Amino acid sequence: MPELPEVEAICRRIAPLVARRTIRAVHVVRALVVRPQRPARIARIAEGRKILDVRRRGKNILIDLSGGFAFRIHLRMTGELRVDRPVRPSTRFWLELSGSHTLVFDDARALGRVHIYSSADLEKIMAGIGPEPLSKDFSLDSFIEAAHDSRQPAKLFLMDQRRIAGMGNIYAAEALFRAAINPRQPMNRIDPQRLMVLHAAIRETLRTAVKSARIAYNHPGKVTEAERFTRAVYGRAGEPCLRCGTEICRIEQGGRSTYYCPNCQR
DNA sequence: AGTCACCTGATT
DNA sequence: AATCAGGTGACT
Repeated sequence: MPELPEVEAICRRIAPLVARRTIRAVHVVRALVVRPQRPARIARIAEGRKILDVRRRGKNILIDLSGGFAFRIHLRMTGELRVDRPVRPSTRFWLELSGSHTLVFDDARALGRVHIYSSADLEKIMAGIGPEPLSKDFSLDSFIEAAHDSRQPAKLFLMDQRRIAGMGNIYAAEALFRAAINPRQPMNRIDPQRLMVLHAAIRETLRTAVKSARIAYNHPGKVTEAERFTRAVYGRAGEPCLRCGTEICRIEQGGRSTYYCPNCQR
C-alpha cells in the first residue's frame, strides 16, 4: 500500500539500518525490475560505494551513495523494502551490505522499479514532480493558481504526480471526503474558499496517515486499527458514511475505483 | 483528456 | 475462469 505515508515510513525505518554501510554486492534477481538499465552496469557502479542516506521524494525512495550516485526505487503497487535475508519467491533485487546486512526489494507483481543515476540526473528527474504536500513548497497560492488552470476532475488532479508529490488513490479519496468535494468536480470550478479547505485536508490526511503508517510498521498487529482510522471512504462502498449515514458510492475514474459519499461530497 | 499495458496473486 | 488491485507511462 505504498503512497506517500507508507513510503515515508519505509524510509524512516530502513535509513538507520543501512546508512554508513558499504555495498558489497548487487543482486538483480529479475532484470525486469531494472529495465531498461543493465544489471551488470548497476553492479559496476554501485559496488564498493557507501550508502549515505535514504530519502523520500513523492513515492520514490532515494538512496544516496558516495561518489555522486543514487538508487531510485519505486514500489508501484506491491513493492516492499526490508533489511533482512533474501529468501522469498518475490525477491527481485537485493544489496549485500557491510556488516552482513542485506537490503531486499520484494515485489509480487514485479511492477516496481530500481534504477541507478548520477545525483545530477536524479535531481533532474525529481524536479519534474510536484511539491511535497507536507513541506512549505506546497503553498496555498500556487495550489489555487494550478487549480484555476485545470479542468481535470478533482481526484485525478490530486493523483497527478506533477501537481502534488505522493498522493495516490486512497488518500486522494480521503482528502476529498474530508474537504466535502465531489471527486468528479473540475478543479477550476471549485471556489478559492473550498480550495483552501482542500489544501488543508490534503495535509491533514497525509499527516495522519504518516503517523498510522509508522505505527503499523513498528507494531504489525495494529495495522488494521490504524487503517480503519485513516480510511473514511476508501473501500467502503455500500457502507454508511461516517458523517451522514448515506451509502458510500464506488465509481470509476481514469480506469480505477473512486469512493465517495454522494450526500456529503456534492 | 482518456484508455490501456505492464505483472502476478488474491478473491469471487 | 474471470475479475480485481493502492501506480505509472505510453499510447490514441
